[in-house]
Amino acid sequence: MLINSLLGIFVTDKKERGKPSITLIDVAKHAGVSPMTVSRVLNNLSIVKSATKEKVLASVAALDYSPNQAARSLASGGTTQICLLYGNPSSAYLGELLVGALEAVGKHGLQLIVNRVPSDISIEELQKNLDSSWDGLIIPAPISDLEGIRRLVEEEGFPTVFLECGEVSGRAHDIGIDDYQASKDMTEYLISLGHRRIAFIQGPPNHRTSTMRLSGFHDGLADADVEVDKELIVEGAFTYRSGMQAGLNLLEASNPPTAIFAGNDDMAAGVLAAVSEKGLKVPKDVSVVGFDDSPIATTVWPHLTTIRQPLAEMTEYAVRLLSEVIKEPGKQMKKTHLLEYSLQMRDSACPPTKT
Amino acid sequence: MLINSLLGIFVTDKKERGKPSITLIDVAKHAGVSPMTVSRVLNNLSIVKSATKEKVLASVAALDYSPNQAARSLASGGTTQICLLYGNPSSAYLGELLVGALEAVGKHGLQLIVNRVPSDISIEELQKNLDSSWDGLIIPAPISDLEGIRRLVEEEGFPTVFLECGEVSGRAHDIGIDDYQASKDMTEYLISLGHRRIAFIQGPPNHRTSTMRLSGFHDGLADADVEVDKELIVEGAFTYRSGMQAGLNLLEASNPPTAIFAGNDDMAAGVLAAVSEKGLKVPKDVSVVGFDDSPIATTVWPHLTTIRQPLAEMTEYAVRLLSEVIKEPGKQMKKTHLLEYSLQMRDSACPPTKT
DNA sequence: CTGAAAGCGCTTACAG
DNA sequence: CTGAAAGCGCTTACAG
Repeated sequence: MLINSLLGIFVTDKKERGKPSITLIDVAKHAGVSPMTVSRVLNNLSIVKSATKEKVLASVAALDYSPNQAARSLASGGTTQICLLYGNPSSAYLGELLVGALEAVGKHGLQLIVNRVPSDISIEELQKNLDSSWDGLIIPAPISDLEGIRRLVEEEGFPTVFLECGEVSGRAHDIGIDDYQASKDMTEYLISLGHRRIAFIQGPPNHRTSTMRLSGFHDGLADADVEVDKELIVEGAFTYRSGMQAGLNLLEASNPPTAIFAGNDDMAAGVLAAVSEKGLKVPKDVSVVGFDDSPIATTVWPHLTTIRQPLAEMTEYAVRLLSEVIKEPGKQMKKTHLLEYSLQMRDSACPPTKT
Repeated sequence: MLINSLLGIFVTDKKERGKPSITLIDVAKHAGVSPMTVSRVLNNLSIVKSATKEKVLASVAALDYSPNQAARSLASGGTTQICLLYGNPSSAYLGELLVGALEAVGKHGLQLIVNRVPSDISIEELQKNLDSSWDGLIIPAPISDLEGIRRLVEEEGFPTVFLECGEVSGRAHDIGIDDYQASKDMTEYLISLGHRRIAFIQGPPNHRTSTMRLSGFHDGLADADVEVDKELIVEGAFTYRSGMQAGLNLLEASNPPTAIFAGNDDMAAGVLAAVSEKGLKVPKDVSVVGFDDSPIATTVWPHLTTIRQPLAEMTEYAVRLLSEVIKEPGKQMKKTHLLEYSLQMRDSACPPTKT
């Protein structure tokens, strides 16, 4: 099943509703140039002499001008469309992803199409759903982890931004956080709390984020000279249920961990359930931390200590990038873009009580 | 803290990208009238003779014409703005709410502003945040339950649609589902499974949905001649933690229930935690059902049997309604609009095993 | 590198 | 009830 929605966007500054808003012509007069020149500056066409450009930019700032997207789109005879290919069945992220994308899409006068596909869609199936009228693609995890997806967009020739997957390829861009470092930070945090027996629940190994997070955990331990016990590294599926099962196994071990680091929040929430099933308390008996800061992190009790990713910023950035790439296909740009994450300390982790 | 984002929208049919798209003028020619007349028909101005109107509509259909929103907005000198006042800190709904609103807003050539406010904001504070340039308001729960909110929008003169609160007032509209009937359906479902000792965890009594759902539960029991045990009706706060606490209390009673109906999914998820803490299993030892079909319902294990609300449809409907009200302020319209809900049967409920 | 002209597809305001 | 004219604020394509 395929859910498709076409979301078009444009934003006009309505602060001065009623009052005649300032136009490109006003700016041109103010700067002493023709409207055409202003237009060129605004569209970043590099042919403008830099002195002229500065003059125009100054006038834009002085008059607090913002272009009318409706006029822009009318005149240019169409709008560029960007498709967000979304496929995570636990649709917790969608809201944040959308907010960022919409904001940017509005600012740049583009249209956004939101296309939901099954997370396990085949490449052939996906290919059928690609519309040649799209001017760009934004592909978040887990679709971005699909085998062959990179080749597909490359072959079809779509300017593309992948989200959260940290791998550069072809002409596509990647935006994400440093999963490795974030995971390492979390591990160091747990160690700083006094934990030494720390378990890690990995996500599916075919997800880049999974393996990055595991490496970060591993190196965080190693760097602090804490022994890496292979028994304490188990595999989950990024789902609540798999986290619960993994937590149960971990807790039943002869020498259970004092802290459990789950590769995502859904699994961490599952671990919470496992802990309580064992008649134990979080964080008193065992600390539990996650990754993502998804809505579930602040729904469950206790609230999860986790890593927050700036999802809205990512899509916002993705749209901006795409907009530039579409305008000037030849332009040289950075391929990988790392955004800042943050460690959210909440109530699911504390120093170990039993030694 | 206030998060404000301006989302503007417009949609153009891009199927025929490249090919010159059909315009209002094409339609006018086809129908043998002036462009102006077509414009009037499209904008539903009632002054057009109905014979002419039909002719035009036929041409619109024949040519598969859809108006260019950019041109429309340019010509009319602005766009009407609708603000979605969102305040639920457990922002699980936002995604779905947005999708519906955006789709409709695009179709009607409006702008959407998404404004997040604290759920416990005071009316004075809220009033400060109302922008007179907005042409309409959409207010979902829990903001719609705020004391005095109805009076405020009435005084300020905003065309307003309230979501999920089932109360008609002033000139505002209400869109929602029949919480009472849905809750009654769920209760009857539990009874049909064989349950007789059914507990209910109510939400905060100042929320209309809370009390409606409680009434539905009550009457569902009464209609089936099942005794209503007051001990089994407890109050929660619509949060996971309150559901967990209520579940614990219920389970520790001398004569515990065989099924627990929580007033929303967050609380139902909390009950799941309580059940496992008691060393019991869902649904074998006790059935647990929720309400809302929020993302958490299909995250936790077992997945929750719950009531699904068509959130996207609600906002879509709300935008359509607002658009009409704004265009023709005097128009008579239904005040309350009930949409269809559905009972999602999943894995958290089954017939009782112990008698 | 910069500008003057024409036009994007609609709606407003004014006539009839 | 219907139409002819002008214009919304930009950009395209063509000159210089």
